[in-house]
Amino acid sequence: MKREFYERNPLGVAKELLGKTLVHETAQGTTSGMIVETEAYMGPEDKASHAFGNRRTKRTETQFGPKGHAYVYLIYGMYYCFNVISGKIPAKPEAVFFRALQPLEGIELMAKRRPTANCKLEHLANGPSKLCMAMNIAKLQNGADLTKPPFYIRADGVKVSANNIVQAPRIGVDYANEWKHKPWRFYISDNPFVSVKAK
DNA sequence: TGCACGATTCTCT
DNA sequence: GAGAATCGTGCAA
Repeated sequence: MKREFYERNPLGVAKELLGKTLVHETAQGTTSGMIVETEAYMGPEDKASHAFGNRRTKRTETQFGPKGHAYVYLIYGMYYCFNVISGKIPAKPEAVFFRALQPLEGIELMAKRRPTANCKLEHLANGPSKLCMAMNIAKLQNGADLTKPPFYIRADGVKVSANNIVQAPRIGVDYANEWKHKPWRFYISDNPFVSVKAK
């Protein structure tokens, strides 16, 4: 995907990323997966966002950088989470968070990186930190340009029609007061790789 | 300098 | 369904 794709409202970017393919070429081999679940984080006004109130620190610095780059951070001292910086120009620190992938290429390699998945395809990347482990996304990928290899997003995936997209509140942001109710999570309905389904 | 806590996952009950 | 693992970050002092 070209940079312009990301230079739009994150809600639209989050929705349109569904069905596209995330690819990571590493020395171990290439892994890829179809994006099946995303969330939008709407910058300074969004209490759930790390960039709430334009908080600009070493961690959030990449959110203030160019669109189409990766924002990777450490959570709970042991896991990573992955976002792509998005948003209209002039830029605000907004991003799209990746919650789940459907594994496509390099499934054996993913299984090796995800021993606790116990070779179950559905468990390889059905969570934000699980997909980072499966795709080998870590601190090194923070700030990487996702518009070109070796770490990038391709548009050759499945076309997802609007009536196959479910919109629901975001996960794990209870601390964000009224912002936690915003229906800014998107996923492909009836896809078995989605991490959490609305009831 | 100190300290509470997290855009989570896994194990055990 | 509860509790642990584990450490960089953010804010108070």
